[in-house]
This record gives sequence, structure tokens and C-alpha cells, in this order.
Amino acid sequence: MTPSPVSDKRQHVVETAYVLFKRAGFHATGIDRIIAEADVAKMTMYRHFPSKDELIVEVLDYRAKRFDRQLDRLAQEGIPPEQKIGRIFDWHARWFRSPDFHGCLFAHALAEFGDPGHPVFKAVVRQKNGLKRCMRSILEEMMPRGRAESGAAALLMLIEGATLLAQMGQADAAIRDARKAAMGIVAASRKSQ
Amino acid sequence: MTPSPVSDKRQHVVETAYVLFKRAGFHATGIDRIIAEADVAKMTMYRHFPSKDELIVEVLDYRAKRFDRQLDRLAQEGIPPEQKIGRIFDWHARWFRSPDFHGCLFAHALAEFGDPGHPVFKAVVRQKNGLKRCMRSILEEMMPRGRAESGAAALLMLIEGATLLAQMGQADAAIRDARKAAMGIVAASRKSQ
DNA sequence: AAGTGGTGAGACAGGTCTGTCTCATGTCTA
DNA sequence: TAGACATGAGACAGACCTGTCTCACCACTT
Repeated sequence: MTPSPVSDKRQHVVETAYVLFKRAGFHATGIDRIIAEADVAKMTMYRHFPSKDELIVEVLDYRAKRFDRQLDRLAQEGIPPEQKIGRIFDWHARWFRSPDFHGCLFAHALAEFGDPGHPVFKAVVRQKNGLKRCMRSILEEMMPRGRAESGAAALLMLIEGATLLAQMGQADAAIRDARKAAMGIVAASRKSQ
Repeated sequence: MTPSPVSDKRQHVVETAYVLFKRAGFHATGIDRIIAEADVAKMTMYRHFPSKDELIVEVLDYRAKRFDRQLDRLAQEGIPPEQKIGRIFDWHARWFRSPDFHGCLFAHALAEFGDPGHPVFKAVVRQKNGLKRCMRSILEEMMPRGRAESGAAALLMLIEGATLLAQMGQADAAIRDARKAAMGIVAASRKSQ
């Protein structure tokens, strides 16, 4: 029996590559390492992905989809918007404390693939815009469009900065200060302009 | 005549490496590329730097020193603290608009060298802590120590996030929203807790 | 005039990189 | 039973990587 329509191995390679990329970076992680860790033949990998770059894009899109799903669950209907924002920060706090936290894979990808025309670069932009859009739609529940756009950008920047500080070993202080600043921004934007 | 006590070439290699690292990343930039661009023999490089990693640390420390000098000039005495913060954001706005802006080299270094024990990692932490310390000392002019520490962290996170967004092509909006959020944080922290 | 030290040029070693190719194997389907 | 197909194993090419080494050169000092 074919294990699954478009194969088991493909997804297994993606998940293995994800772990290795996260731990050691993209250029520093070789194809040989990936296929050894995934226990898969080289040709199996190259039959599913035309190149390493395409594999990287696949890994990023896969993680972005997972992240979006978790985000949707946090920001479900029937909860006041402040609480939704709070939950997003809670989620990040848990992430920062997880044993194999190594910073944001998308930010790392941007560092290694700085050419705006590169598919990896575009995948990163997609993910970050998605997160910003999510926060903007939350803020729009309590403030006009323009202010929600600025506020979402501010929240996104705080989160990205907190992720960086967390990677430098200041996770607890970072998430606490970012949350405080975020709540201040939301409260101020709600009241007036 | 010996050109300079510890040689001209050394600094020239550092500056050439800086440009290449900034443009293409650390792992993706080979030694051969650096010496070719610097027009220097390989042995000249290896006589000054024991390894590529040491060169990277040297490049980072060199840029950190330059950055600190510019920062000191911005935050000179006799200026109200709000204005000092404003100037730091102005400086970043100009940086984001500069033609060869490619994001923060230190953040990129963190992405490629995620091991906390690695010298490159430590060099990044030094630089970020320096920037945070600078902003904290500015905030301490107008608020107590504890609040200044949190506020400085928030400002640092906003700046790091803005730099990331700027690299994704949203420089103008990022710096505008980050500045607005920063001023709100400063004003709120000044008044009370 | 002899020596010293930084440098240039490039060969070289040993390893790793991505990506291609061949051939054998097993497994499901018609 | 026969064919189709994904896979395993690994050789292979060609490029690139870091780092070492030798030898010649040249400028300056003593």
C-alpha cells in the first residue's frame, strides 16, 4: 500500500530538515546531514525537492502553516481583543522557555537569504505579514483601521525584538517587558489618537 | 616605511570582510572571496587572524565600536532625554534608507552562530547589551532605575523589530510606528508606574 | 652591505558542498 | 504473473571550503 498519496518520506524529510536548520542554520546544514538524519536516500530527497533552496522554502511554509493554525486557535471568537493579544504573548513566553528554542527560523532565514528576489526571502515576508495581519484584525475590533495598522506593526516589532533577546538568554525579562509595552500601546491606541 | 604600527592590510581586510558579510552572510562568504576582494594574499590574512571565526568576531567588534561612537555623539550632554531617544530613531531612519542597508549584521550573526558558547554569539550579546545600556542611562535621567531598565528593553525590542521590518522593505512604516510606540512608552513611564 | 619582516602568488591537502547517475530491491496494482 | 513505481545505496563530478606551506620579493633598518 502506498503509505500516503504524496508519500510519507517527503514530510519526514521536511520535518527532519526543520530540526537541523533550526539548530545549525541553513548554509551550515548540508544535504548529506539531512538525508542521514532522516534516514533517506539522497535520490528520494531530490525526487521530492528540486533543490536545497526549494526544500528550505517548503520547510518555512510548513512551519508558517503550523504557526497560523496555533494562532487561529488562540484568537478564537468570543474573547475580548486584549485577551487575544495577551494569549499571543503567553504563547511566545512558552515558546521561549521550550528546551529547543533557538530563535525565529524566519528571522534566521532572512539573515542568510537577504536577496529580496529569492524565494526564501519571499517566504519569510509571507509569514511575517501573516502575523501582522492577524494582530491587525484583532486590533480592528477596538480601534479604527489606521490605528490598528500602526498598532499591529508595533506589536510585531516588540515580538520580533523579544524573540531576539530571548535567543540571547534574556527570555523572561524580554517577554515581561514586551508584554507591558504592548498593553500600554493597546490601551493608548484604544482611547484616542 | 612601515605603513602603520600593526599594518594597513589588517584593517583593510576587516573592512572588506564587513561589506561581504553584510551582503551575503557569514557562511556564504568564503575566505577566497574576501582575500580576492581585499586584494590581499591568503597568508597575509591568516597571519593577522588565526581563523575565519576570529575574523568575524573582529569585524563585529569593529562595527560595534563604530556604532557606539556614533551613539555617543547622538546622546551628548545638554539635551533632554526625549530628544536623545528621538535622535536614535532618526539615526536608524537614515540607516534604513541608506542604499546598502541589509539589516542588522549582529542579528544575522546570531542567526548563523546560535551556540551561546561561540565567540561570535558573545560578540553579538556584547553589542546588544551596549545599546540597551545606553538607552537605559538616557531613561534614568527621567525615571527610576527599575522602570528605566524595562523601558530600555522595550525600546531595544522596538528597534530590533523595526530593523527586521526595514529589511523586508517596510522601512518607512516601521520607523514611524516604532518611534510612535517608543514615545508613548517613554511618556507613560515618565508619568507613573 | 647584510639582515629583517611584511607581503604576494599560488600550490596543496583534506574535507564538504550540491546535484546527477546507475543499479538493485521491494511493494503495490492490473 | 508482469509491470509500474517509490526507494535504497552509493559512486561520481565539479566546485568550493578552510587552513598550511613554500618561495620569491621588496622596503626599510642597522
